[in-house]
Amino acid sequence: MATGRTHRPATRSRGIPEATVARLPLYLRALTALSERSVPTVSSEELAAAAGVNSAKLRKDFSYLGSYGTRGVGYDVEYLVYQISRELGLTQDWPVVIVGIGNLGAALANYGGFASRGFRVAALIDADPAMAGKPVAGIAVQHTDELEKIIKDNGVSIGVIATPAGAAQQVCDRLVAAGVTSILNFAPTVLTVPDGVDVRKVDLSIELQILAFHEQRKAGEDAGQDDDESDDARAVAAREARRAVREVREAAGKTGRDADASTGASDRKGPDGDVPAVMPA
Amino acid sequence: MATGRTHRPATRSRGIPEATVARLPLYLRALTALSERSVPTVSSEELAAAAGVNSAKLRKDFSYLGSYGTRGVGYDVEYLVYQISRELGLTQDWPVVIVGIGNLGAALANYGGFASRGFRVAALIDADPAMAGKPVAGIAVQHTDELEKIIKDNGVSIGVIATPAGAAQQVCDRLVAAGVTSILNFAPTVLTVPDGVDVRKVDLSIELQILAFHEQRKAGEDAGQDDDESDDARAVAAREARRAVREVREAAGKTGRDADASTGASDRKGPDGDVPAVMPA
DNA sequence: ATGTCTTTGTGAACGCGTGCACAAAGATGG
DNA sequence: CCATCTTTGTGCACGCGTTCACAAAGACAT
Ligand SMILES: NC(=O)c1ccc[n+]([C@@H]2O[C@H](COP(=O)([O-])OP(=O)(O)OC[C@H]3O[C@@H](n4cnc5c(N)ncnc54)[C@H](O)[C@@H]3O)[C@@H](O)[C@H]2O)c1
Ligand SMILES: NC(=O)c1ccc[n+]([C@@H]2O[C@H](COP(=O)([O-])OP(=O)(O)OC[C@H]3O[C@@H](n4cnc5c(N)ncnc54)[C@H](O)[C@@H]3O)[C@@H](O)[C@H]2O)c1
Repeated sequence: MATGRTHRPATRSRGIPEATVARLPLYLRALTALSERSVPTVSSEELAAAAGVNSAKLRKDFSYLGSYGTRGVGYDVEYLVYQISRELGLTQDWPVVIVGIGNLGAALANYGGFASRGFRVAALIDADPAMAGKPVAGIAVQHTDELEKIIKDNGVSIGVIATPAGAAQQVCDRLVAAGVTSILNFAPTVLTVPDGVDVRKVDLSIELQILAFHEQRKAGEDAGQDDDESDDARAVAAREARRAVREVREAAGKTGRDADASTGASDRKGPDGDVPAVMPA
Repeated sequence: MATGRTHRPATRSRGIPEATVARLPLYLRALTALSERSVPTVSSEELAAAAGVNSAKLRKDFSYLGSYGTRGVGYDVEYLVYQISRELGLTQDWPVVIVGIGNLGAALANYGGFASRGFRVAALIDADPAMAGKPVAGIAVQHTDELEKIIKDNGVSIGVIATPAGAAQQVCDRLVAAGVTSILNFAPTVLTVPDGVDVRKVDLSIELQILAFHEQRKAGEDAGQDDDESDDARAVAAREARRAVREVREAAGKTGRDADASTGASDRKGPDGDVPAVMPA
């Protein structure tokens, strides 16, 4: 559907930039806290501080929603809470299914932050027959066989995938085929979906690796790097090493490339997509 | 420390753009899968497809690391795995502590994806005395009192926060004071940290809200919006409504603003930072 | 009513990230 | 040794996002 040319324009919704949309929940959270304290109005400066962003950015973000502030005073907290909720679609209830009720899936099911924002856990689904019927967070787990029926009966449009990586694409395909158009993926795999379906991923492992990168950088600055050769010579040495590797391989008989590697995120099963990082001499 | 002027320049590491760093783990995952299948080389096109990115982007990303490819052939898988691992700092072991062993914390502790990438769970920490000593994922939970000692004894520089939102800032402060310089935060709060400390957050609720926004937009396109006034008139009506709200408040006696709202992410406790979205008529 | 003071809303400049398109590098075959 | 063909590495242009800075809006006091 849709004539989507490139990968996805994504941003051209109806004015509101994607970056702004991503911050609205942040503002909403801060505003909700103020609302609880019965604070009637906030300035962009105060709210920006509470949300951890720049005040000019916040004002510009709000300007996309309309003119909801009063110069010299600030923003009306209650009213802004309503407007943002409305813009995000939180004034309606979103039934959500969680697929894969293991460690993570169970934790998600037990998470209170779901319901409090207009998201309702409509069903918990798992492939393990032993899980079927078992209550998790007060809801009986249902078997994968019923996935399509559950989606349709409840009008579910948002699905959460918490299965092992090997099953994720397959689960995703079924969810989409059954009518789900938004997916939150916790499995460490790239999901392929048709146009019109949104996927967001949460990958703990990636976050940690990014932290590790910066951590290493910090450590490397304090002490001079005690690692390898220095900056520029490294590339040269690297190229040399690479050539050596190839020569060894050729000598071993494997001429040229062979395997095709297709496009695949692959459908190998295995427990997870995870393997220790290999490091040749 | 450091003369950090503005909030955080963040990006100016040593050439490698932040956006590239964020993708390296993605490439690494795809490469690891290829490595398992003993695929010797990949073209940028193939690898990009597997990682779900544009091939030009991938090539540019790799160009920041040096010239590791061979024209006409592609990239040596094993060698690239090593180089990326090295750049990300995964060739060394990173001891990690998880603070807050509840639903989520326990799931994280049980997650295999940690160890497989050079991250080692050094300790599990919880404030609940009843948890102390209990084994989770084969590791005995330790009490918060020992936090500082644990950090120092194990040389921990990365901490994961999975406590309720109300405790997060406090836990964060203790971690930082004890020497932690990278934090992965799962609690729905904005953490304030001194310069030189990196914070990354994972917020499930925010992800869902972003999905809901797009979901609503999709629904709104199919059917003409059956919601309120149309696009431009809305801002006007909004302003009107806002004024009405203020007049009511004034009539009620609360002249002008009162509460200060400080800068605070607040230190109220409460079970979570979560509250149902309020919506005035 | 008028002036002052606060705070919004936004024009404009800038920097980062993305993707196109192509020249150069190098492998492969004759 | 030369020609051809594949694929990298990157210059360049463009668009998005961020931030500054300020005029206008409006509250509040007198
Ligand atoms: N546990 C974590 O903290 C964590 C963190 C980040 C990412 N992840 C990822 O989340 C996913 C789940 O992690 P986990 O620790 O809960 O694993 P788990 O093994 O505890 O749970 C997986 C569950 O999925 C079910 N399942 C398997 N195939 C299925 C299918 N085709 N359809 C429906 N259900 C199926 C299994 O029966 C099991 O109950 C994994 O991909 C993991 O890499 C987990
Ligand atoms: N469960 C989820 O799927 C999920 C998803 C997204 C975000 N979160 C967030 O993650 C956090 C944890 O969620 P949860 O469901 O595991 O909650 P939980 O209540 O099950 O667990 C919280 C744990 O933290 C411990 N704790 C409380 N104060 C502490 C302190 N000062 N020091 C150390 N430990 C302390 C408690 O004893 C408890 O064991 C919350 O902030 C929640 O909003 C959870």
